[in-house]
Amino acid sequence: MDSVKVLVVDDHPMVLEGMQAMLSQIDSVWLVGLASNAYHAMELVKADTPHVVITDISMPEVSGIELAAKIKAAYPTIKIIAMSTFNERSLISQMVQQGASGYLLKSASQEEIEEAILSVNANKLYMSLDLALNKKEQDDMGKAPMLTSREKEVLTLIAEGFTNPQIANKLFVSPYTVDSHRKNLLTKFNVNNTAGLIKLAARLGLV
Amino acid sequence: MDSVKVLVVDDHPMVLEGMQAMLSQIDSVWLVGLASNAYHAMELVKADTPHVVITDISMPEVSGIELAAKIKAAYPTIKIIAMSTFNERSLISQMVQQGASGYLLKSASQEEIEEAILSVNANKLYMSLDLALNKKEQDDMGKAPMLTSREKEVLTLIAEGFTNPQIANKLFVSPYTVDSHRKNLLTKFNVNNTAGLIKLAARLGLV
DNA sequence: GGAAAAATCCCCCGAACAAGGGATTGATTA
DNA sequence: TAATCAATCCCTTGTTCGGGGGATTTTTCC
Repeated sequence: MDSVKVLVVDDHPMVLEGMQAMLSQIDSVWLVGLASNAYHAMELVKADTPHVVITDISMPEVSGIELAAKIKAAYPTIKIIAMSTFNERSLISQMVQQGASGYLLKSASQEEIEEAILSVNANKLYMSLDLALNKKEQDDMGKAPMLTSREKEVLTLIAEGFTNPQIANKLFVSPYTVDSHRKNLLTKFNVNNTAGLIKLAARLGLV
Repeated sequence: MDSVKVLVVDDHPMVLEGMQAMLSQIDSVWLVGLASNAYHAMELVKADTPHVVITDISMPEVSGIELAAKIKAAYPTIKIIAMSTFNERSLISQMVQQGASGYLLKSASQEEIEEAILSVNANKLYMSLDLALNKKEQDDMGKAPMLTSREKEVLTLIAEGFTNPQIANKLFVSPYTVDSHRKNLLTKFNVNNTAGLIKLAARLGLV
């Protein structure tokens, strides 16, 4: 069987280096590229047509979740493995929703990584163990809505403690606009005031 | 000048591989060992007498903080660099207290890592940049205001998304009372609305 | 080019909040 | 015992927020 073409996406240089070192020791894997952000990743996907993309979930600007959605939309056959550290498990279900076939902890051993790659390439799901626990986090899952970039912007400013008029000033838009975004955020998070909004956003690592 | 003998401790194989790959590209650094836990680290410290130990802060069983204390107790001349991901900065001051001379984010580039190693080896302190900038967060730390039990109670209810009247109902007190507590919370946290309040509380782990 | 999504802007209304000022009671403790 | 602090309650004023309608214009993507 041919080797599996793999692309790795992570904003931490150390993780990229580590993955490179580990993947180079696996015969059945052919590392075709490393990307430090989603934009670069999309370019490499186009250029290298990998079979499997391993991507960090939380990255600045464009998250792994959004990246997964984009890749799946353009290349449905590419398999995606989400990677994250411990405390971000709440985002997994979203990744799965966006078409991810696997989930890896960054603490994974070489063997686990290999197994994950081969599994998803064979159209199977692969999920890191140690996921069973932590009920509260499980509950949060699926609750993380897809936010537009403007909504994220507004959300972080709200979290900073700015009022609608202040935010409007900063963004050079009408207070009405900010209010619209704010209302959309409340709707998307299914909460009915700022407190609930910020608490959920904080727990999901968005602020 | 002789090369600096470095030992790296981290429970994530990926990080160890990454550090190995990155350090091997730095001439002035001689990587004498990799340890995946504190016990193994102590053995290697004894065997290899490194000049600098780079250790993850959060590890199972024995944390980097405890490891730093042990190393400093037995070998006071060894320099220690703490390493962590973003959201664990609250632990830095503890590391420094235990004798750490440097702090690195896991997102550090090869250049930053090199600078950190050479700095601490020259008896200087090295702190990752993103930290200096983000002085605001530093301030947050350790300065979690003292809340009374009633205030904590009110705070969690606010975070749940309840309004003052609703909270008053739950606690069988007047809405005026709840409002007083709320105002005291705003004052103590030095913020001027609910959003800022919840964000800080969340960051401090209070909600 | 055309559909869909995102971003923008507008209005009304009532409820909730923020900021300022107070006052009283009871428990702790110096 | 005097002082302090926590917890309670009260009032006013102005601003902001939340919920409910809309509408228009850019982007984005097929």
